[in-house]
Amino acid sequence: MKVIIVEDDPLHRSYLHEAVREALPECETVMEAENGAVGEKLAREHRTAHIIMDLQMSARNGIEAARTIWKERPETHILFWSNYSDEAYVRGVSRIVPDGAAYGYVLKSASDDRLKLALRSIFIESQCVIDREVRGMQQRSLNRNSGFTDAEYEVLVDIALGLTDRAISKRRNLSLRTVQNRLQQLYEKLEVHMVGPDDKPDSRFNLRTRAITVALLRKLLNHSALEKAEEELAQWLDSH
Amino acid sequence: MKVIIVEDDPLHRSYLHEAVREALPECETVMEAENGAVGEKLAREHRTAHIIMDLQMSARNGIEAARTIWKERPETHILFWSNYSDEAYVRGVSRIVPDGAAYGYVLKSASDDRLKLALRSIFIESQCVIDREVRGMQQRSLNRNSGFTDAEYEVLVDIALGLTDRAISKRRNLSLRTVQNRLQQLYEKLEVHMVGPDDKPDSRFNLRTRAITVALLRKLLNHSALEKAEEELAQWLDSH
DNA sequence: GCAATAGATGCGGGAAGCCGCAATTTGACG
DNA sequence: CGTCAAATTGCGGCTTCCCGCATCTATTGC
Repeated sequence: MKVIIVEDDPLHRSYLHEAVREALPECETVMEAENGAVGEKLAREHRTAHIIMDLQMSARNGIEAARTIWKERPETHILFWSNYSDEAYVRGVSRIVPDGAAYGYVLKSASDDRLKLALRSIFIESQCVIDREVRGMQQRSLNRNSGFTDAEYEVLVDIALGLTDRAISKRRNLSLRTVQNRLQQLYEKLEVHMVGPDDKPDSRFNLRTRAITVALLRKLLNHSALEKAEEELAQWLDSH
Repeated sequence: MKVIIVEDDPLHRSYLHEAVREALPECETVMEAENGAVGEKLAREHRTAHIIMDLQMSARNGIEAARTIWKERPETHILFWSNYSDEAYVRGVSRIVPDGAAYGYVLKSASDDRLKLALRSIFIESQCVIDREVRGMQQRSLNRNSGFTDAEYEVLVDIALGLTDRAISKRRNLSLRTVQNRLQQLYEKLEVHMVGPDDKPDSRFNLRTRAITVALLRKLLNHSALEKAEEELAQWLDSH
């Protein structure tokens, strides 16, 4: 068995290396990559089916890398190992995992044992192992009350990119009013209204920007999600 | 000499511990704290003048902790040790460092030697050691062209919190028009105009939200800066 | 003291956002 | 096929935002 570790922090990298050695004695080769781009390359060259992947790396982030790796070989086992359980990450990961793939999401704050157990479960038993905390959020975000439709999430990203209603309607092929409807739903779910007992809207907040603020604070959006969206936007702007 | 390490990642904590042991043999006690709150408490109890501080911790972030520590004992030597050189962090740190204090800002990506050298320079020689990369940004942000006035930064934070122009004018005791003037300057510096050769404004972007987007992408703002600002805002809203 | 420059304020108008109301389309289910 | 709910669209209004233009104030330098 060969394992690839994709992680930019050298300290964490060597810690993972050690953990793999101990948890998987049957593993004869461990390779390391310090960013997503190198990780992809290694995976392609060595046809490795076992990868540990950090999210949030400088050159190319983990979600991007995992997506292209899974596109080429959907049966690859990937363990995501991250500091954060931001909804933006969790949503990003669930969006790209192929049907039936064995994968995992473990937080860096987890114990040694938990990590090793996850390694064996995913790589040997082909199980899925999702950290309790992460799982909790997944559930919440599927729940219709507090969770967001794809449509709502999409429009959230679009306003977070700074697009006007009109631009969004062009981009998504919707009427202006529909975009605004979705925005209203979004505002409702994010509770950006803060009306008092009287029913007049709170004039202190600009709904559009306030929605972005609370999305960021609640980690529905984060820096790498924005970066990715910005890139896609730039592409769309080019092709007009 | 006593040294306190404030860092939430156990791996990094023990790495720092080792580095201190090697670089500062004259140090008889090394204490560890996993967040800013505990760090403050330790510093107060032990009257320690030598602290290594991570920014971005969950319970209480490094900038907050450093501020209260320096408020109590301005002669404390603090080495900030961070993954990022976000302008938001750099600006936050420079805002709180007392006159003449010995401090440092070293990135986690720096080499072993660089870290140890910094430790000796700051703790023994009372020098300031700022990472090259961080220093570069400091310069840029002082430069009048691309840099931001405090006034501009303030209004940036305010719109990023989702406030309306009117609310900002109330909060900062300015006329509505003045707030809008500052916004215009901000938009100019962030280059959110993107007018073509013709002079008509780009109708694809909502300037206000676009400004937030590029500020986030350029790391003028980040999550912890937002959190702090949000807290201050809540306080102000209470006191009306 | 005076000119010069930057910053603050007021006014007004065009554009964009927010949203209630109502009509239409779509899709799922029996 | 009929029905019902959800999503989409259009219209009209009111508010907020964006900004040019003009005035006023404050600080700096000579």
